[in-house]
Amino acid sequence: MYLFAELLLISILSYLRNMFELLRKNIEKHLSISDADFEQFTKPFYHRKIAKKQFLLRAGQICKFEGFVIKGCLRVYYLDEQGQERILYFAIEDWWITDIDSFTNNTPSILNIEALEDSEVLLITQPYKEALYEQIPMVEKLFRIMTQKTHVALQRRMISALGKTADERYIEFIEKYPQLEQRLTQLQVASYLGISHEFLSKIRKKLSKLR
Amino acid sequence: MYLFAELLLISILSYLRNMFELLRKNIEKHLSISDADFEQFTKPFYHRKIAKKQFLLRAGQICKFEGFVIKGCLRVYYLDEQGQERILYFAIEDWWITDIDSFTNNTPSILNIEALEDSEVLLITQPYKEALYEQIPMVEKLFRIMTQKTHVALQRRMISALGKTADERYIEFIEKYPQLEQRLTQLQVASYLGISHEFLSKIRKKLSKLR
DNA sequence: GGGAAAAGTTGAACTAGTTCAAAAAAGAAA
DNA sequence: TTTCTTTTTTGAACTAGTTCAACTTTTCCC
Repeated sequence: MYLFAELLLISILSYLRNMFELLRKNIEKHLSISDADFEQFTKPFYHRKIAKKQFLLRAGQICKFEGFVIKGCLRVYYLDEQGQERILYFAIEDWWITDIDSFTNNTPSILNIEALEDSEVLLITQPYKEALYEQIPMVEKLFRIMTQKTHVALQRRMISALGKTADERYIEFIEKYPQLEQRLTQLQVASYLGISHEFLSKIRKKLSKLR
Repeated sequence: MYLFAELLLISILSYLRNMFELLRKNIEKHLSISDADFEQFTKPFYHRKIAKKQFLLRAGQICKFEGFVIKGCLRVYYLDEQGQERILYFAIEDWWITDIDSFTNNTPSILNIEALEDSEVLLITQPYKEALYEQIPMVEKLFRIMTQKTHVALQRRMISALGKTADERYIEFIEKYPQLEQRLTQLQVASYLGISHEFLSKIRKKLSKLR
């Protein structure tokens, strides 16, 4: 009985360790962090599970968190004038997720964040993030660099949205995120590419003939 | 004769002061800065004039600078696969300009930056900017906030590029940047909106009939 | 395992936006 | 002012992508 409890405890601890290990690796892609700083950094994060089809954020709410995905897959979308769902982006393990507009300006979001699979995230709220900026100077640099990189990625996507045809965008997408495409339906991919799912189906047919 | 030299000096000084006043106001939109910090902040910036049709950056070059426009108007564009010019954005007085992708990753840029009018900019290079991060801690915060805001703006544009028709995007553009539209040709506006200039002309005709 | 719901396919008719070409208008240069 | 270049307008033919509707296939869930 003791043995059982002990094993349970060990497995919980190793689970927590892995969770934060992923976060640490993510941070160290940008710059290195000391053990002490990292421990302080993780303190204000809390863990949350979101079942498939549940929402982490709904349009109209103020986005109170910035999140790091440790398991699963989520989509960030909004409704356009005709009430159509438009997917801005997806987030899987090792990605950050938030509505930066709503989060930083404290205004109601127009975005929805929904889990496409059973997912887990580490969340931090705005006041705690502000506190981190104060406590650990390098956090300021960390988020500056991260924001810059996100911005570069979005700029690249903007370039491809402006200048490329649907076929080209689809090919680019599957080459860039092969793991992601496996986990998504064509409806979702179409909505991300900004085309109808019927047309995506026709593109896929055309491409499969070419190979 | 002395009087003349003195007047000249005064006018040069006041010119420099105004130049930096614009920069200071721009910074203080995001957070406040002490006189001492501001003086140190401005030191590494150098002033450059770019005549109309001259380039501040050409595709293939590494973007060595981050710039603040104090006069004129520039466009940032790239050539798509068909060799068509696609304008990513414009920058007028009080705007920042760089290819953040090339600048931060030290890689050749795919973008061109060209002056559409005789223009003046304040430029800072990457090593000097790095030094500023070291010397003045708040600079880190400043650029984090600025990058966040640019990112929010780009995200909004992405949403509108994905979900709106050309008419809607055009209306949005002239409502958002009425000053800017005055200074641009329809060719340039069309290239920014991602449509042909002929089609823009037809949209304008349709809209003018409605009013 | 079976039934319902959601996802994917296909074709036909349509629409938003493009391309090409030619003419008119506006700007810039000299 | 005249000339040359660039911008803008217009129409006609075209194409990329949409919408609708019917059907098939897959997934979900009880």
